[in-house]
Amino acid sequence: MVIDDVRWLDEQEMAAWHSFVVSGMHLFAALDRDLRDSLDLTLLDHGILLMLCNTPEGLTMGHLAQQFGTEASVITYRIQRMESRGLAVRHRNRRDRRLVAATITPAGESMCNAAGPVHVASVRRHFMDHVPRSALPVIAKVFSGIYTAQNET
Amino acid sequence: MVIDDVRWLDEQEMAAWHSFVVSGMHLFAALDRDLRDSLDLTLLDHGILLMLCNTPEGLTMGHLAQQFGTEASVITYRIQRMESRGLAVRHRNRRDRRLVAATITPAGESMCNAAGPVHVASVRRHFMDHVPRSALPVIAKVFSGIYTAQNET
DNA sequence: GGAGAGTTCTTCGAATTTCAAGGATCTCCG
DNA sequence: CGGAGATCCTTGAAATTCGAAGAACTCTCC
Repeated sequence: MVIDDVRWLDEQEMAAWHSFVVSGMHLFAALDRDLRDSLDLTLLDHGILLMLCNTPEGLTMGHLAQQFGTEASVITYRIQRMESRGLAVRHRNRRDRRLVAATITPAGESMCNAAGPVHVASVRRHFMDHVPRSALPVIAKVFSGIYTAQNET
Repeated sequence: MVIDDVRWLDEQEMAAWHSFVVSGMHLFAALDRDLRDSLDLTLLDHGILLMLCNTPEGLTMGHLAQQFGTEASVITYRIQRMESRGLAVRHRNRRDRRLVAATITPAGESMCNAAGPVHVASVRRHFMDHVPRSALPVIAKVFSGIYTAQNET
C-alpha cells in the first residue's frame, strides 16, 4: 500500500476511533470468555451455530468464512470440532462435489438454545446496558453501512 | 452465571447489535491483516507500540494487559517478540522487583512512525470513510461509556 | 473429450493464544 | 523477625489461528 500524504485523524475522529477500538477489543474478549466458560463455545462457534439454526438446508464452508471474515481453514477446523461434539454434520453436495454443507443436529439446536440466554445476558451486561436507546438507530446505521462496504468490490 | 428469565433483544436492539458484531469482526480482522502484511505487526502490537511511544518511562506488563483486556501471558509473549526485534526493552523495577517495565527503543519509535500512515489509511478505508461525521460524537460517547463500564467493579 | 483456468475445501507447519502452574517478590500482621 | 497470603510475571503444554500449498472438482472453450 502506497501512501502519498497522510490525512491524520482529527480530534473528533480520534475520539470516536480510539474509544471504539479499545472498548471493542475488551468487548469481544469478554463475550468470548463468557461463552467459553459456560458452554465451551467460541464467539465464532456461537455465530456459526446461530446461522446453521436459521438455515436447516445447511451452509457451505465458504459461505460461513465469508460471513465472518475469517480464513476458510478456521471454519473447517471449527466445524470439525462441532462435528466431533455432535453439534453439526457435513455432507458433500451432489451437484457440485467441491461444496461441503454443514447442517445442524438436534444436539446442536439444544446447544444453541442453551447458549441463547447466556449470550444475551453477556451482550446486555457488556454492551447493551451501557448504550442509551437513542443511540441504537445510529449504531445500526453506521455498522450496517460498514458491513455493506466490506462486502463490495 | 444464573439466568432467571431472559430479556431477549428487541428488534431495535437486535439491529444495532447484529450489525455491530458482524462488521466488528470483519473490521478487526481487516485492520490486523493490513498491519501484518505491511509491517509484520499485530493490531495488538501496534496498540502496545503506541502506548509505549506515549509513555517514555515505560509500562508494566500488567498495565498493558489490563489496557487491552488480554491475558498477561499474551503481553509477555508480544513484548518478548518486540524485544527480539529491537523495538522495545525490558527491565525490572528497582523499587518493586516483581514489576517489569517495557520501554520503547529508537527502532521502536521508527516502527511506530512507519506504522502510523499505514494504520490511519487502514482505519479510514475500513471504518472512517463509511461513518458520517454526524455520527462521530455518538460513537465516541457510546464506546467511551462502555469502556468506562469495563473498568469498574 | 479434454486441456487449462478457476473454485472449494482440507491439510500442514508456524505463529499465536489460552490455561494452569510456578517462582520471585512484596505486604501485612502477630 | 517470620510466615501467610497477595501480586506480578514467566513458562510449558495444549488449543486455536494463520497462510500457503495441495487435492478434488467444475466450467469453458476449442
